[in-house]
Amino acid sequence: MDGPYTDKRQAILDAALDLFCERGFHGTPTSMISRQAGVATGTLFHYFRTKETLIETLYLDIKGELGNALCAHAGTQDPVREQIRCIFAGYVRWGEENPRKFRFMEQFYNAPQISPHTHEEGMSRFAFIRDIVRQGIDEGVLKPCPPGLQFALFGASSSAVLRLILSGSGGEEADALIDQAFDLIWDGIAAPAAGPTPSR
Amino acid sequence: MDGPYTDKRQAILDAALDLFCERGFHGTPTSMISRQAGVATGTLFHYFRTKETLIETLYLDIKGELGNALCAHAGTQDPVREQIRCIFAGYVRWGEENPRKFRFMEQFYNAPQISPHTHEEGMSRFAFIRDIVRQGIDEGVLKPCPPGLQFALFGASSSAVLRLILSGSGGEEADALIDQAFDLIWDGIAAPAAGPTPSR
DNA sequence: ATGTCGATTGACTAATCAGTCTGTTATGAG
DNA sequence: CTCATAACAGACTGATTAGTCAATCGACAT
Repeated sequence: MDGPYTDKRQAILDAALDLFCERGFHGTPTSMISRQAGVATGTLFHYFRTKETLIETLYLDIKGELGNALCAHAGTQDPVREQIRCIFAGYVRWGEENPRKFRFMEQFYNAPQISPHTHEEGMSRFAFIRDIVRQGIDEGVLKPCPPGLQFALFGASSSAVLRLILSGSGGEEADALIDQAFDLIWDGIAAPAAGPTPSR
Repeated sequence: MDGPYTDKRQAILDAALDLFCERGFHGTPTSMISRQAGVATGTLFHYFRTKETLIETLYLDIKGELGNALCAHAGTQDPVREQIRCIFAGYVRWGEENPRKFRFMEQFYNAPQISPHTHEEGMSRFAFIRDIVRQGIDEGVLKPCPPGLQFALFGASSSAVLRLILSGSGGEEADALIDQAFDLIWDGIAAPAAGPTPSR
């Protein structure tokens, strides 16, 4: 009974994700999306009132999925360092498994097609990270800086590492890179005062 | 003899920068660009063979301008820490003075409209930063990690701070934030083992 | 059978856009 | 002044696009 897709709505979202990544929002006609999804033009507009609604839905879906993935891994009772490490590793792993979704997010993070309201709603899925940062500051394991600053730096650094892994070295060295990167994020790029690290 | 613009080419680039920031590449018709620039459609295509040429030129112009601004401030004989601090501060200052150019760069950094070749050419303006990182690793003041990783984290963190400053607090606290942020980038987000930093 | 109602279709349209074309003006050399 | 060349203008066009709409399908109830 099941065709390749019971759910045409999902087929449309999948096709849109692919095409938006490769061609951008305005570079992808709705006709192309519906053709790749294997449905008629009308069906697309049956599920999404406008093209903008489609992109907005896709954006929030993906942010939500990522938010859930990160939430799941952050054990609430672990020490802060371990929680943050889990979130970082979870983010990188999610990106490796969903490179298209990551590229979509990167591409539309700063795009004018995403309204500020949608943007804010997408960001709310990561509010729990801010709480962990706050907790870390209270406990004295994180520097007493504005949590927004720590959050922004942590997020940007994580994305940068993921971008690096996805673009470049596709080998087993990725795991080593993740460890190195987390140490950089956690300890900072300055070597310990004792001189060049003798470890390893 | 001089009109408001002796150079219509520059007027077109300025208008395109404005409009692309607010509406995106495909959301901005060439007719709109030429109208805002105060020239005719034909004039736009006289200076830029295609719309893509226009955006590519704009992208490389801006990256070049930023590259020069950063190069100028990095005294070649200062210690590495001071050089990196200058580059960071210079980047933030440039972004505060050219918010539209910064938003344009952010928006098109991950856009499929920028060909990989153009992207690479734009990035070449920042190769000198990689060299400084390498020097720092050799001297033992930076952790012995792949320079590409350090460079990526430094760049992403700097952009994140700039984004934070441009979006939010528009007061005098920006200077304090820059200092805090540089310490975070340099030292890392972990507090020193001796407990919460007592400095300041 | 009959009726209902959402899902689905794809031809169609009004609007828009990148780029062209033809001509006009400005500049400047000889 | 004359001629050549480049800058500039803006109406025009062929192609494309978002979104519509009237018709059909299929499942399920009465």
